[in-house]
Amino acid sequence: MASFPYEDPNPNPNPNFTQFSPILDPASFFDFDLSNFLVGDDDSYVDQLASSSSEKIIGVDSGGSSVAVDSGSSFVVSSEPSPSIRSKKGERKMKGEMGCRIAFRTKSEQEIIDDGYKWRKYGKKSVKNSPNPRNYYKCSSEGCNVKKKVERDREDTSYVITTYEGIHNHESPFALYYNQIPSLTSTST
DNA sequence: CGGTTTTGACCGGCGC
DNA sequence: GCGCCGGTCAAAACCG
Repeated sequence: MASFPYEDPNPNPNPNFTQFSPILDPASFFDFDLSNFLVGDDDSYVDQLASSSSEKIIGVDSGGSSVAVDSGSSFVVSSEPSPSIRSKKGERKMKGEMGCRIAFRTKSEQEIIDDGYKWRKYGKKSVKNSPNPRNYYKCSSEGCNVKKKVERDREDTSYVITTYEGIHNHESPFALYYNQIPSLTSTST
C-alpha cells in the first residue's frame, strides 16, 4: 500500500520502514516509534503534531496524492519547499533545487538518527516555536545537496522531528550494503 | 592530515 | 525602513 508517498525516483533517506529494510540495523535506529509521522503541506506540521496526536491525519502532497495514516501517525510530504514563499504572482522565485520534503516525528532520546547517509552539520538555530535548537545537516556526498533538519518536539521532547529536503542523487552506502544481500536481492524480478 | 563540528556573523525575505 | 526570523556560511577548534 502506498500509505506513504514512497514514490520518489530515488530512495528516500528514510528507508527504515519495515517493508523496505528488514536488514537495516534495527538496534541502531529501528527502535523508534515509527508510528508517529507528520502530515501537512507546509511548516505547519509542527503545529499539527503539537495539537493532534490521536486523530487520523490526511496529508496531501503538492502532486495531489493524498496520504492517509493511522491514528497518531504524522507525515509531511511536499514537492515544494514552501507553498507560501512563492511570489504573490504565483510564480516560484525559488532557486529550484529541492524536489520534495519529508518530515516525520520519531520517539527517540537521540536526535541523531543515522539513516545510512553521511551528514555534515552546518548550522544550529533556535526556533521561536521551540525551546530547543534546530540542527541543520547536509549530505556530505558531492553533488548531493540533500538537506536535513532535526529538532525536538516542542511539546514532547521525547520526540524528534526530522525533516528531509531533496532527493539523494546517489544510493545510500547502507542501501548498497543491503543490496548485496542475496536474500534481499531475490526480491528483484 | 582530513574531515567534522561549533558558534557567531551574515543575508534575504516578510511583516509591520 | 527596521526588526524579526529562518537559513547558510565560514573560521577555528577538535577528533580519529
